[in-house]
Amino acid sequence: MPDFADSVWTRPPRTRGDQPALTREQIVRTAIEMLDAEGAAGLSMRRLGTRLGSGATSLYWHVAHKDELMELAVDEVFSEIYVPDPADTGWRMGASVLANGMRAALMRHPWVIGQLGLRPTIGPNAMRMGNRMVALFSAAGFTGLEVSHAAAVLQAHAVGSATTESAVAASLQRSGVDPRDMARQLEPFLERVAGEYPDYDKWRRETDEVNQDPYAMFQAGFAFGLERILDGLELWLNRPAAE
Amino acid sequence: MPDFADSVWTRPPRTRGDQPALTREQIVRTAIEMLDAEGAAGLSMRRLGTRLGSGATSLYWHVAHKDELMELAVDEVFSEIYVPDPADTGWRMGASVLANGMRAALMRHPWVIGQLGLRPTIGPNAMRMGNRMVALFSAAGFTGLEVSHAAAVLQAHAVGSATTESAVAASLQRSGVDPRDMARQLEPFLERVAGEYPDYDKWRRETDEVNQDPYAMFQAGFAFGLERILDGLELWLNRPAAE
DNA sequence: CACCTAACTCGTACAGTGTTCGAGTGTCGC
DNA sequence: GCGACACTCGAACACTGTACGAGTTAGGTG
Repeated sequence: MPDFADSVWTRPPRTRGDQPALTREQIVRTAIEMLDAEGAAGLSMRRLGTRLGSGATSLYWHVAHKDELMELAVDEVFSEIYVPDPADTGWRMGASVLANGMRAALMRHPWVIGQLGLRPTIGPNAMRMGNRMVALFSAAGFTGLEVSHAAAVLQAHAVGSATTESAVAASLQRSGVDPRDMARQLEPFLERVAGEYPDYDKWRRETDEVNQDPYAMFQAGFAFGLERILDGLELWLNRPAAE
Repeated sequence: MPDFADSVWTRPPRTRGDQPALTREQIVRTAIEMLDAEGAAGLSMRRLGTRLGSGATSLYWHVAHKDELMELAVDEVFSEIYVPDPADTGWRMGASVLANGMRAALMRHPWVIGQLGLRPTIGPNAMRMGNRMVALFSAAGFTGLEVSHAAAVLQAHAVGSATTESAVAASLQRSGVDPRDMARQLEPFLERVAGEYPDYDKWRRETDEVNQDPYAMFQAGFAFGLERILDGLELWLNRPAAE
């Protein structure tokens, strides 16, 4: 029996008729709060329990394991991502809004990134998003598997970009360095190893001045890549029929 | 002091003149073997120690914490990624080889994906790769920040695609389902929720027959996206000077 | 030769983790 | 009143990363 069919999403949450003190929604909600505040390493069932004013093991009535709780939390984050209706904006604008929204959600909840590679995301909110993505890219003119390929390339851009950016963000936050000082702090290290990476060093010296705010740079890089991807998709849609 | 400057990469490995039983290289190598075989959750310092025929705490002489060991392991994987010389192949082919190689390395060592969001990868092999990427995209005609933006969009495509694919691969492996049976196993679940995701369901029925082998589908999706991205980058390089 | 110092190894211990189990409590329908 | 169900939770188990300090070796110096 594959874990697709027998997962959180099939089993209905156990609840009583009245309102019990602990609900699955409340557990997931506060878990997300803790994850946002302290990262994946900061969430333990015991700490979550005490924060909810209950014993740690009480949570296991509402959730099978911690993994399942993480799965629920990830899907909850997916509900924050808005996929425009193609009739409203046209596909290109819609895809752009989707990609930007996905990146923003991942940066608000960076712990999600580490979860994405562990299991497929087939929760209701992820499915809802998939459904709307199909509508968006079908309306754009993609057919068959190209629909999912087009959706996948945008999703990959958002996830991949957020991965790199959140790595830097986490490091900056841990070290308490002001982002605008990062380049300065990094300089001695780069200076020391410059000889071994000549092409990189040359490029670094040329772009040094404009390269000060890392977050602005990531934002610009994401936008640049997104436009190139959308250009490439558009080119494909308008390709000569001969092919 | 940011953790950029004071990290594994600055501190030289402590060794004696002769060949001690335990070396940093050996530790990292067997750690990677265990990670490949059992995933990130399967590696513990104690198990790694016994596998090396030594006490668990002996490892802490060669490595500061487990986090540092993971950092070393990730950088070791980066050494497997080949970045072509632009003089050999031209930039488009070079970029394609790079992206495919990166995806392949991540799929060989899926545990790396979960590490990428935690800290920036500034190990020697990652730096070496960055250096060669700068050379590649500079030769292509990109200038200034566009060099890193172009490199970033390809890296994001590889990382993002590998994330989705490794999620499915992990789930398949855990459940022991034959990949070619996945669609069949998933069917009842999708059938049940079909009503809630009409666009998705319609698309699924239309593409059903061709959609059998998930790995082939991911490969095709990756290749499709990569070509669109390269098209988009090429379009940008050839843009009219007016802009 | 003795002796010292540095390079390592490792057993013990501590605080914390996810999770199981079984005993408890309350509330609802009959 | 009573049985069944819906929950809560304390104790316990096996496991984790890692600090500490004592132990072992080997090389160099007197």
